[in-house]
Amino acid sequence: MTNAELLLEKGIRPSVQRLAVFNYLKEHPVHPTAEKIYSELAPENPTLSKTTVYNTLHLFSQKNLVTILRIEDEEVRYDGNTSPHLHFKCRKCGCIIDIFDEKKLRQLISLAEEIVPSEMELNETEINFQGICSNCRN
Amino acid sequence: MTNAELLLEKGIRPSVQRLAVFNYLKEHPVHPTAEKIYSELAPENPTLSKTTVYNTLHLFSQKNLVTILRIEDEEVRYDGNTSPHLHFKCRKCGCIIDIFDEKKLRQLISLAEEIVPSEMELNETEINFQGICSNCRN
DNA sequence: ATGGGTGCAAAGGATTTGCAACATT
DNA sequence: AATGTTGCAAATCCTTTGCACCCAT
Repeated sequence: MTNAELLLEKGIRPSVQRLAVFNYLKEHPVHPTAEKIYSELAPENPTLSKTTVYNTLHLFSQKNLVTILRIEDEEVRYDGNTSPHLHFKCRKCGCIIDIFDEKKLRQLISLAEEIVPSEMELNETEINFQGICSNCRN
Repeated sequence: MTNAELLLEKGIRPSVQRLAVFNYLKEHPVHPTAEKIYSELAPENPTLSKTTVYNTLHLFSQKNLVTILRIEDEEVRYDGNTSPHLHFKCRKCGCIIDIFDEKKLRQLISLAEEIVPSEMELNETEINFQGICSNCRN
């Protein structure tokens, strides 16, 4: 399935701008900021504005095509990978690393859910790590 | 130990303004925003500025007297309770509820630590929940 | 022609900064 | 006196808004 078809399936008209943002997110799974997405795409897409980047990211986030990451102090980041995974932020170099480990992830989430009193309705669980990445430890 | 002594112990001079902010955080464990802290304290402390509130919160956060909560989309909140606990945000009323459960929390953290590859140094694990609180479910 | 989509420029809001005055040692 | 602390006002940065134009149906 092409990206355009994917957008259509979610009820989003695949305009040039939206596709550009979507492709960028898929091809650059580094959790970019809105600013980063704009500045990278702008040269090749002179017909792109920052407003549209924001509009598009909001739209994608509503349709669960993008996850909003608030792991940073300063900036909001967008993650185009919506499969379940966790994030580790390096305090030294600032990079954000994805952690995939389905089995443990499931355990972790189910344990997390036990901790929430049953009178509450739990919809979302967010887990973030911080520390020093392997690169920076050397 | 008085709050003033507590600050001194952390190497922070307990000025009137800093004590006011610190007391407020301790007496209002509702994870207020900087704005909230300022507007609540300003009437009684005419000698308090928003700048000082920000300065103070940054200082406290450096000294681990305060935790910064980024569970909200819009605003940053400050938590004066530094004992380990989790946060649950109600999507209806917007309240943020603390969850204390030492035993499960320890399990959760140790599992979380397993999931992070050992090449990385893990310093902090942050877990946030979102859903509907018991009040709002009725 | 109509409704959604876009982009500019301006507005908004939260936080930070520069700097002079003040307090404390 | 020297250093740390404060507060005003201005600056900054990120994001949103208003509105006119454009494109696709």
